[in-house]
Amino acid sequence: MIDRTANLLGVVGLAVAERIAVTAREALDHGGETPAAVVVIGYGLGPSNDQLRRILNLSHPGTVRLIDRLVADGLVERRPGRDKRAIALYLTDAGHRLRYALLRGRLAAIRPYVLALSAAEQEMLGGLLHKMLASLETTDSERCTLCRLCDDSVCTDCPIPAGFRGEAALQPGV
Amino acid sequence: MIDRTANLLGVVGLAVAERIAVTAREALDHGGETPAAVVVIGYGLGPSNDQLRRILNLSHPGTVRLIDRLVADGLVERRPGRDKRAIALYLTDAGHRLRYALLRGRLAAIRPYVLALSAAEQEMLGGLLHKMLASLETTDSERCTLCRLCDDSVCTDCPIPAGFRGEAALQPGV
DNA sequence: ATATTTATGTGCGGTGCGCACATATCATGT
DNA sequence: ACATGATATGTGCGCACCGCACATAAATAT
Repeated sequence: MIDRTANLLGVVGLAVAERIAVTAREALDHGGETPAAVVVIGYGLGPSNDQLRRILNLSHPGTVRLIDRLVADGLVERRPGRDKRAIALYLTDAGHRLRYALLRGRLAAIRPYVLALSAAEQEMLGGLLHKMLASLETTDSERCTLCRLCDDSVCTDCPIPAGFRGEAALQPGV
Repeated sequence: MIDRTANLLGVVGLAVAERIAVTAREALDHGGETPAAVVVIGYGLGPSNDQLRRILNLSHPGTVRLIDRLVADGLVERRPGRDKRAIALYLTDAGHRLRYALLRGRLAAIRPYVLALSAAEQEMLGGLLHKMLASLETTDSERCTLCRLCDDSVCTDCPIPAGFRGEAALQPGV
């Protein structure tokens, strides 16, 4: 019986993840972890290549090339970091607009599943999802990775607070 | 409030899909739709390249190369199909063993999330997932795609019966 | 001052996939 | 029967995303 539920969760998980990826492709002509990079950089804290690498769970050369793509598209800027060796990544204005579209598209992709339920059922589902996430033993690094596509403007009472988004992320505009 | 729940569903969906993919990699040294191909072919109905292509949602050359990989690994056999132009795909014994490992690994990857809930909550979650899947307007083809990694030995009362284990899905023109 | 660690960037290759094209077979209309 | 189009598989080619090994620069420790 547990496995019947697990199987259903696998189907929904696969469906949701695919819809998110497909929707992201419509706004940004890159796949893989590229959309997640836009979301994470968009918090405005100027992450370094290495910090971004850990959140996206990529190799560091992979992250360098990913940033190259975003810079070539005029979405991201490499600025001097706190060290002379480190860089600090920031979105351009176009990057911020794209990030907005990505987050909106993601929610729009998921929303139909939630809307299949009544208001009371939605409440139940939210509670169950919250409990599942909160119950998992995760490091802070793993939480950052899980939340790398989250829309923090709708994430109240986050079950897995990761702390990779500071107060600066809450400020509108650039 | 809806979007808070949608956001949480996005996190869990991403996490589940990633865990499934990672676990599949441990059993089969190929990614993408390759594990799904093993599961689908393993139903033993001898799907053609084209039928498999529709279920996996790939281009047909992509499917040809995918099958090439599986044949090279000794997991799949190309046998003559009902036409002289069509082929029929079957798992070898090694393929069936691998398929079993894939399905077991998938459930093991998802189970921790379900086990975070009490028995009553698990029941509720199963009901909600069932309703979400059943409420979606999907074509039979889309159902086949959604269920391409399912373990049908634990899937009772399937919310999106696709019939791709039977002859229905193998009819052309679906 | 030298060695080690940290951080970024490059050369190179591999995997998974799609597009355009080629080939073989079946189905159909005249 | 025969030309035409549809169906089904396979090939040549290239691209996107990524990892490994290596190179370089800067901060830190000994």
